[in-house]
Amino acid sequence: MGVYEELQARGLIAQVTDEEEIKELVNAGKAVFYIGFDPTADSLHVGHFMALCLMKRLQMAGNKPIVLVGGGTAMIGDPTGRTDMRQMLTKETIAHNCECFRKQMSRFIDFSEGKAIMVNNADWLLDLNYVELLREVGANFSVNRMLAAECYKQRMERGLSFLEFNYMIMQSYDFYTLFQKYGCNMQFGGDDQWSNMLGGTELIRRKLGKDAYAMTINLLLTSEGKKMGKTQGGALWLDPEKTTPYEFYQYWRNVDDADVIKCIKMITFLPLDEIAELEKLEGAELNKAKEVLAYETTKLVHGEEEAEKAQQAARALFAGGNDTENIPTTVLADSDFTDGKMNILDLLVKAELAPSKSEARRNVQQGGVSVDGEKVADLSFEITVEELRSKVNIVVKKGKKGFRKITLN
RNA sequence: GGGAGAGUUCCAGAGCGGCCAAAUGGGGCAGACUGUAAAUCUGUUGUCACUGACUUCGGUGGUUCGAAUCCACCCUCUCCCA
Repeated sequence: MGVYEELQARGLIAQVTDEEEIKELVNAGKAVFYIGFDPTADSLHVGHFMALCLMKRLQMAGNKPIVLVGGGTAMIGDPTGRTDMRQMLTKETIAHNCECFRKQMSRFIDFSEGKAIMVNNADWLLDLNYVELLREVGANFSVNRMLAAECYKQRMERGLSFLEFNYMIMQSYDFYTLFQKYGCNMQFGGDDQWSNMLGGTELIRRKLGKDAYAMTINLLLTSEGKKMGKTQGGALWLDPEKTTPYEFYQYWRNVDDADVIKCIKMITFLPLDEIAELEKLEGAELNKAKEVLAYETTKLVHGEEEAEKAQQAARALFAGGNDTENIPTTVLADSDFTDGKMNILDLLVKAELAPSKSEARRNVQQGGVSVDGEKVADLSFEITVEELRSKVNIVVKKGKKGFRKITLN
C-alpha cells in the first residue's frame, strides 16, 4: 500500500486536483510539496499539527517537504472562514511568531541533510512592486471568479477589505515562486484552503504553462461538524506553557464517542490493522480507545515521558490510582497565607481552578468543590499552613474534571 | 460626496428615562444520571469586602434628582444613491 492509499484509508484526503498524477508522484516519492503556516499566534495548534503529520508521512515516503512560514501573508490576514476582519498584527509580533513556529516545527520534521526546507514568504512578498505585480500576476486573476469562491461568500455579506481580498493572490504567488525556485509541484493544506490553492495551480498553468497539483486534507471536525481542537481557553496549543501536556491528554481522553476512531486514524501513526482492532470496541469499552488516542497524541507532541506522566495522573485522579506524583500542581509559599490561613475561595483562585472569587463561591455553593475527597460546603472553610505542611500535599477538586495538587514550597 | 440605519454583557439578540447587572436563546460552569462519552433534567453565568457596594451597554462631553435609554460631537460598520 502506497502512502496515498494510506492517507486515503485514514480519511485524510479531502480534495485533489488530479488523483492519478498525485498518487503516482507521491507514492514514488517524487513530490516536492509545500504547506503554508501563517504565524498568527506564538504557538502552533492542533490544526497545524495535523498538517505537520501529513508532512511527516509524506517525508517518510521519500517526498520532500517545504515548510512555508507565512511571514508575508500574515501581514495581510486570510479571510477564509472568518466573519470579521482579522486583527492586524504588527511586524514585530509576526517576526516573533515566526521564530516560535520554527522552533516547534523542528521537533516534528527532519530538516537535516536537505530532507526538508523551511522558507519564509516575507522574503519575496515584502519586496514586491505593486504595479509590476498587478501586471504580472493580477492580470491572470478574474475578480468575478474570485468573488464566486466559497471562502469569500461569507464575507461578501459583512464586508471584505481589499487588503484581505488579496490574500488569495499572495498565496498563489507563493506557490508560483516555490515552483520556480525549488521545483515545488504540489501544495497541501486544510480543506478550507482549497480555493486559495487552486489559485496557485491556475497561476502556474497560465504563467508557465506547466502543471502543479493541490491536495487538501480533511479538517478535524467533531461529529457535529465543529472544528476540533478548540477549548474554552481558545485553541489547543502545542506549546506546553500554553496547554500543559496533562490538559492536552485530557482533551483527547474526553472526545466524543463518535469521534474517537476518526481521530486515531487521522492523527496517530498507529498501523491501520491495530486501529481496526480498536474499532471493534463498543460502549464503555471505547474508553480504551480514548486512552490510546490520548496517549499517542500526547506522545507525538510532548514525548513519551510526558505522555506517560499525563496518563499516570489521569489514572490516579479518575480510576482510583494513588500515584499523585504527576498531577498538575500549584506550589504555595508561606507568604500566600494570611496569619497562616487561607480561605477556600482564595485557594481555588490560586490553584487556577476558578477565574474569580465569585466563580469560586458559586462552585462551592453548588457543591462542586472538595478537598482531599471531602466535600466543602462552607464558604469560610480554611486551610492552614501547618495542616498543609504536615500532609505534604492536598488535592483540591472542582467539578468532575478540575484537579489540582497543592503543596508548600 | 449625498441619504438611511446600526454599535448592548462570551456570542446572537431584546431593552429605548427610574422596577436594568440588563429579557430570551446559544455557549460556559456546577448538580443529578453515566463510561473522565453523548442525550436529558435542575441550578448558575460582571466583580468585590456578596441580603450591601462598585464597574459595564462604541468614545467623549452634556441635559436630568436619575441615562444602556434623551442631546451634541467623534469613531466604526451596514445598506441605498453617486
